[in-house]
Amino acid sequence: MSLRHAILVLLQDQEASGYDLAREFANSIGLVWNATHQQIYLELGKLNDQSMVKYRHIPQDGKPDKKLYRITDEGRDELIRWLRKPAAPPRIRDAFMVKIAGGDLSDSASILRELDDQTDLRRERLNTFESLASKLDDTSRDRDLFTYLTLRRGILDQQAWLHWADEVRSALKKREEQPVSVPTSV
Amino acid sequence: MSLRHAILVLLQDQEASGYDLAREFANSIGLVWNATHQQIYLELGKLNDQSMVKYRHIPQDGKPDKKLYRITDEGRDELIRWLRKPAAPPRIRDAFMVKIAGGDLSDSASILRELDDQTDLRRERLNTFESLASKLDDTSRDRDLFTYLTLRRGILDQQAWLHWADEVRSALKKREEQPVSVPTSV
DNA sequence: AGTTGCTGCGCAATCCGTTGAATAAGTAGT
DNA sequence: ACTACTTATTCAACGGATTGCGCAGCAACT
Repeated sequence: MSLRHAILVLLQDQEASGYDLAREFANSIGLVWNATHQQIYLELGKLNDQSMVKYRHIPQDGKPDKKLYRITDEGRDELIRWLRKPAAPPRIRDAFMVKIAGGDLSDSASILRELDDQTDLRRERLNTFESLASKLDDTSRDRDLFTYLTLRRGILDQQAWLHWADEVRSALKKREEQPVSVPTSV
Repeated sequence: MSLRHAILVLLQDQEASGYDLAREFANSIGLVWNATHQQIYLELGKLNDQSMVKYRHIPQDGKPDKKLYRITDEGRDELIRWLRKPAAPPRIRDAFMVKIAGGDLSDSASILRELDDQTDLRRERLNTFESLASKLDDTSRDRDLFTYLTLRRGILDQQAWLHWADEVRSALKKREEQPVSVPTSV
């Protein structure tokens, strides 16, 4: 139950609309916590009911109106309270890894195909994170230390994944070179 | 929706009770997909209704009776069908990382405390995975290739995390040595 | 004698999250 | 002209997941 807290963290820096937040969840924070726009709007509604955030209505022409949310003192208190409690263990839901674990039932070709797709995605992400991190020069790296550390986490994560993918590729290649009769299930 | 498939993957190798599966979810597969016993029992019930699995009732004395589940042909078909479809992108729910991202509101001491706790956990996991992986010698590494690759994923993941944790520690240390006045929120 | 912990299963309430859709107006491309 | 995309919010339905509880007996520790 800490989508709310992720939102509060984002609102700490700047006033934002649900739409803005959704975009940030798709990028930066998405590395750490992901959410769809429906979820975000719902949660913003609840946070508003509990006066953790408040908004001002911005009429726009050409574009639809929007609500700019900002965090309240109650919101900041709640966030600080939450930060003090030990974090809940991460829930892991990696369907691709389940497929790897059940790899005996697949053929190498389809595994490799999906591995390559994932590799492209990860490589792209790595580039994004690296260019964001390099934009934080040494001076701003002090101010935005935690942004930097979050990015570092993402970078190391992608690198580890890509390294693993190489291992998978060479293992599958080796297996095909010496095709020892593989039992259906072991 | 692939708790069911994770269960089917596990049942592919051996007959197991809900309790057995829960233990495996707490360890090996837990690295990749986690679930509580309630969820598992519920899903086993559904899988049974759809005749993806069947069970035999084992009366025991001293211990409670149990149900030993095994996968059916329908279950294996369903699993193979699922393996062919592209996997859903992993959902990430890492509360600890949200706390890091909001680190400006915490004090270094409490961050370090939690970082150390997590480090212990990760190190322990790394040891477990490494000893499991080394048990798979070269011959069985061919048979259990996908078990091995899953373990490698876990190992690389823990290593990357531990490396990141070191970066965090030295960054926080450096910050305290030169305590530039840190604004309340940036 | 009492507590804790392990084996083993299950239900109910509630909450979290996803899927799918609707509305509405502008802009950019084919 | 038509299609597709972007900005911006919201609702409804369903299914997945968590929390809390309950039963039951044995083993082991204090």
